[in-house]
Amino acid sequence: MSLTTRRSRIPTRVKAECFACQNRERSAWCGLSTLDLDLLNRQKQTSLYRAGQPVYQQGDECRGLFVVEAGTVAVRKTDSQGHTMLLRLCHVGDVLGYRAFLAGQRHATSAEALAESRICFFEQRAVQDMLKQNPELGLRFVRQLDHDLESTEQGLLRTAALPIRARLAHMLLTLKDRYGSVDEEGTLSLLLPLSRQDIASLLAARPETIARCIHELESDGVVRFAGRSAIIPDLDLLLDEVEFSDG
Amino acid sequence: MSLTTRRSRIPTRVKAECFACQNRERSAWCGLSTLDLDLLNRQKQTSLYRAGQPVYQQGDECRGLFVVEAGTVAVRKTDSQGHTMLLRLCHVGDVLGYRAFLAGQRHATSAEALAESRICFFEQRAVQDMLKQNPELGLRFVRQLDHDLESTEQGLLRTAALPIRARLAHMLLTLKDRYGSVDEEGTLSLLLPLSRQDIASLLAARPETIARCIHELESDGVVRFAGRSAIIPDLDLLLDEVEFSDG
DNA sequence: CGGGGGTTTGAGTCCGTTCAAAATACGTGG
DNA sequence: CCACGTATTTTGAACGGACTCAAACCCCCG
Repeated sequence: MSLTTRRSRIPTRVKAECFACQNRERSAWCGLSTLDLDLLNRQKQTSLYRAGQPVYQQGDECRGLFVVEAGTVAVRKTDSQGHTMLLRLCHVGDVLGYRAFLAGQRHATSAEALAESRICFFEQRAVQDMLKQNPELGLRFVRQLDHDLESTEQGLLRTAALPIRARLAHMLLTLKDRYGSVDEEGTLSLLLPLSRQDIASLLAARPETIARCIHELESDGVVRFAGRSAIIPDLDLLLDEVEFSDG
Repeated sequence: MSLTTRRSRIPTRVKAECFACQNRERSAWCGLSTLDLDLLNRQKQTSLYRAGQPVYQQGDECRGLFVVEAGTVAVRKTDSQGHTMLLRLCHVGDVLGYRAFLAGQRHATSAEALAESRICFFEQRAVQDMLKQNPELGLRFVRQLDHDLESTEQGLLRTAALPIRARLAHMLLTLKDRYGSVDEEGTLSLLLPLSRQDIASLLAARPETIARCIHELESDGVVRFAGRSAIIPDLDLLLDEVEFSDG
């Protein structure tokens, strides 16, 4: 592969207006004055990321904040021996990279677009100015930080307490709100944002084990998989998987 | 056991002066003005906790913040099915319960004194007043929050990537700074703040497995255990355990 | 049509668990 | 301070879930 690769690692810049942003209501930025929003609008950079493209890399200097405007982003962590795992997913409206920003440190994780995504970038300086004028904003970042800690702790407990099959079922349940839809017959179907490898990485398991668990769940009529889509005929069956796994 | 148990669950109140607090320098509160410190001093409550006594309980309303003045506190989490695990330890100088405080929610974990501990309590109201006058203080809480998230993420990755033996070795390494001492002959010895059960819970393993791993490490001459004390003749051997566990 | 990565399936192994019992440490009351 | 009862820790044997290694399959893309 030459230096002029066809599939570039560099996302393409696009034009976008904060005023027109659909996520304004539910994102961390909501509640900003029109003036602040204008300031934000002037210096922000919106880019299009294709599947697999990195947003930031573990160890990178933090240059500012990202907000997911469309798509899905995977947050990964690698240890000193090269083991990598998928820590969590970031969805539309989520703030990305606030950790390093708030702590004033380098990124302790990597972020990578899973599917095609549109992501806004805000310069460190601009966010700091905004924080001074808008202390509420800081509290909102803290809330996100808090939420991430809470869900990471829950993840740790799940990994310790539940077998992989139950963790897989749980993952489907957490994904159903964002990636699920109910068809005319009332059956729930998901379009997973993850490959099998990424599912394995997220659940702290091997891809082979995930394939086997998927097979088991299908045999037991709990979920029907086809590529990245999962069809759930009876939600209660899935809930039982998590509930009655052992103790 | 009657209602008037000898081993009370209620810690005993004691008198203590912030001005005389040895942790003032390194704790989150450092940098406060004498005036603020006086305010803090007037309404804070210092209590003595005996081993096993709860500081706060998962699901409790958050009434304020705790600071560990002496001793060690275990932060535990229980899931809906009753599985419990030890998430982390809090040591001298650490702030406790700031999660629920910052997020304005109920406690998502339980905290319990592991050994006899002296812990200060600060009313919600007082801390809020202090935060208003001292924005720097808030940043310090955020740093602690950030640090906790980072170490929880690392814990998750370790649990996924390393075998129990390596995790046990790693735990000893993390504990050596706070609970270790070097004798006249230069050998490092730790006095662990944890029971075997708690070690197991912290490492997401069974007590039996921990006992076996301890036996193995002793057979291989890496660590020598005696009750809660661990003697490490050669630190490099312990480091190798973490480094060369698999890939 | 021919790679090439991702996924699935199979067989065998191992690590960690479970269950049970013995040994030890510990707190408590005499 | 010792003796007792209880809880914790250790040891043993057997089981099982998840892993490893390997090959086949599939699907996407060139």
